[in-house]
Amino acid sequence: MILPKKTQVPVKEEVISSGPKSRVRDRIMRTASDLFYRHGIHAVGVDTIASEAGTNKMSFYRNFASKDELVAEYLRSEEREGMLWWDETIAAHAGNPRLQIESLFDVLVKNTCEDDSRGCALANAAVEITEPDHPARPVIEKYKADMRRRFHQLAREMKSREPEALGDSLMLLWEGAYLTRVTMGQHGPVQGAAKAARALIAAYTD
Amino acid sequence: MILPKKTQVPVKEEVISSGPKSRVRDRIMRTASDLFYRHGIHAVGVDTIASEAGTNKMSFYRNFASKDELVAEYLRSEEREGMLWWDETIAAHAGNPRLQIESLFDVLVKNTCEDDSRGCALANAAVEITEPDHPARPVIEKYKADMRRRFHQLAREMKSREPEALGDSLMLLWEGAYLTRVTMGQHGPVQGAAKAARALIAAYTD
DNA sequence: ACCGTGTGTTACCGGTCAGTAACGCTAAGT
DNA sequence: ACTTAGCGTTACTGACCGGTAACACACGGT
Repeated sequence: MILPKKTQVPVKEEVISSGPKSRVRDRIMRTASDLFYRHGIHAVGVDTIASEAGTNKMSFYRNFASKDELVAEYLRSEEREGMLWWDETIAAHAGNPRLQIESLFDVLVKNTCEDDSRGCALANAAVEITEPDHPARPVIEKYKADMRRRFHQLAREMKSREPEALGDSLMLLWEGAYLTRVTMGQHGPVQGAAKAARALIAAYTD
Repeated sequence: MILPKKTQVPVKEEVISSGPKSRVRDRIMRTASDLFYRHGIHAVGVDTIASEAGTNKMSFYRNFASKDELVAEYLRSEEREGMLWWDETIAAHAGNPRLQIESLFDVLVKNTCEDDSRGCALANAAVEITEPDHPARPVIEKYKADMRRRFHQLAREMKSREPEALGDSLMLLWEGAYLTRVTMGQHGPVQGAAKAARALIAAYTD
C-alpha cells in the first residue's frame, strides 16, 4: 500500500488494469445486477450470486469488500446506464427541450412496459434499504437529486411558467411510472405516462 | 374443526371472540405494523416483533400461522386504514368530485410530508416482495386496482375529457408522491403533488 | 374444586446469512 | 526456471432466520 518500491513501470499496470482486468469480477457484477434487479437486494445472498456467476464465495470476497459495497457498485453502474440513455435520448433532439422531455417519457414508457421490467433499480433499492449508513444511500440520493436537477433544467430551457413546479411534476410522473409498473404491472397507468407528461407540459406553456 | 360436537352455544363463543379476544395479538399487530413500515418487511424478524411487543415467539405463532400471513394481515389493515381516510376525505365534499380529488391530494401531501412517513406501505411491500405466491401479493393487487378504479370513477363524475386518461395520470402523480417521499425525502417533489394534480385536472376539463 | 384457554419460558431444529482461513492449481511475466 | 497473481475448493465461524416441542402458570367460567 505505502511501499516506496515499484518505481519502475506504473504505466503498464494501469494499462493492464483498465484492460481485461478480471473476468470474474465482471461476471459477478453482471450476475449480481441481474439478480438484484429481478429479486431484490435482500432476497439474494452472496453465495447465490457467486455460484450463479460460475464461481464461489471466496472469489467474490477477493473482488468486493462486502455485500453492501457490491450493492453500492451495482447502483453506481445502474446510475451510469441511466444517465447514458438520458443523454442519448436528449441528444437526438438537441435545442428542442419540449421534444426532449417528450421523447424521454416515450422511452421511459417503452422500457418500463417491457415484460421483465421491475421499475427503477435505484428507487427499489431506496425502498429496500432502510439503514441510514448503508453505502448505497449516497448513491441513490445523488442520482435522484441529479434527475430532479435535469428536469428543472429542461423545464427552464423550455421557458415554461414556473419551471421548478413543472420539473417536479414531471418527476412525480416519472417516478409514478416506475412505481405503478411494480405495483400494477405493465398494463397499468404506466402506459399513460407520456401522455400525462404532454398534458402537464401544455399546462405550463402557452 | 370438523367435530360434530358442541351444538350448545356457538353464539357465545362468537361474542367473546369478537370482543376482547386477545390483547397479545393486537399488540403484535401494532408492533409489527410499526416495524414493517419503518424498517421494511425483510429487515424485521419475528423474534424482534415478539420481544418488541412484550411477548415471545411462541405467543406469536399461537396467533399467526406464519410471518408471511402476518405480513398479509399487516397490509390488509393498512388497506382498511387507507380506504377509511379516502372515504372520509371525499365525504367532506360530496357531490363535488373536483374538490374531492383536490382535497385527496392535499391530505396525501400533508400526510406524506410528515417526518416519519415512508410512503405507501402497500407499494413498499410490492417492491420488497418478489415471490409471486406470497400471500401479500393479492392484497396489494386488489388495493391498487381499487385505487385506480376510484380515480377513474372520480374523473368520470367530474365529466372530464378522457376520464380514464385523467384517472391514470392522477394515479401516476399519487404513486410518484409516495416514491419520491422515499427516494428524495419530505422536501422533494412530493410537496408539489397537489399543485400538479390541479394542473392536470384543469388540462382535462374546461 | 375443576378444567380450559391464553400466556410466558426455555430449549431446540434445520437452514441460511455474511465473512474468513488455508491450501492447491495454473498461467502469465520475468 | 522462478515468482506471483488470479482463481477454485473445502471447511469453517458466529449470528440470525422461521418455526416447533414441552412445560409451567394464572385466571375465568362452570
